[in-house]
Amino acid sequence: MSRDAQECGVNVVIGLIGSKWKPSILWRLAEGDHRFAELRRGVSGISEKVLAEQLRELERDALVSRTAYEGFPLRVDYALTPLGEELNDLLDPVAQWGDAYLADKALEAPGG
Amino acid sequence: MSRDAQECGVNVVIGLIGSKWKPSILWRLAEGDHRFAELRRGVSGISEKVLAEQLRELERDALVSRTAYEGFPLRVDYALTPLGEELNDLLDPVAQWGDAYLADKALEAPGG
DNA sequence: ACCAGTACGCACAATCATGTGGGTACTGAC
DNA sequence: GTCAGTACCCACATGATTGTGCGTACTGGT
Repeated sequence: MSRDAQECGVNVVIGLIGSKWKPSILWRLAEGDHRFAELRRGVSGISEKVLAEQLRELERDALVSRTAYEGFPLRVDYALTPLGEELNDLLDPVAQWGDAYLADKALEAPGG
Repeated sequence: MSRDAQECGVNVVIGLIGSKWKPSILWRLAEGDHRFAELRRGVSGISEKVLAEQLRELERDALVSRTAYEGFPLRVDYALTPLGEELNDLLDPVAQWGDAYLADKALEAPGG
């Protein structure tokens, strides 16, 4: 069981962010959107239910932190934790590779 | 549509390897297992159907190459393409981070 | 009172990913 | 002929992930 492929860290990271919306949410957070509604608008066609769920999972996984202000019109701030920032940082080259991969594919299959 | 979070490369990569078995298959391939049966034994409790499917998807995505030998007892070789090697390489630090993350969690929740 | 906005939750449905249990075509050992 | 092994595919079932629609508690504007 020592270092079976199943145990490789990539699986861990995929378990953390390998969902349809999490990478997007993480990027948004990194770019400055912090309120629930901002995220909702920024991310896409994500529904409130799913956004709330993903946020909660991210929180449980210590990738983002939630701060609720007792203030007036309900206000909650989400932010990347140091861990989340680390991961986001780490994923940067991966994102670039993915981008390049896509560009490469576009050349091969110019069906548009 | 320019650089929406949805378009970020991480999503591309997750689309490529964000499944239960692909990271493991990729690792196996990188470590020297190349035959179908080797992969089957090396990866885990993966079923032949799923392994064949994943391999086919990996092939379609140009991450692995398939070579069938007309020879005797059916023989097929799978190998990482340069693209696949690149990705594998790129994922190495991610795997390390995932590993560290896991270790960290183990400290926080010593429930075993 | 009524409309709008914020940050969610809950029930239910559809979709996608995986798993199970078969089967195929071929060859070698016994 | 029968068992074993290689490299798969197919039909079906389950389970996890996502989506849809509706509801809540609270406040501001008119």
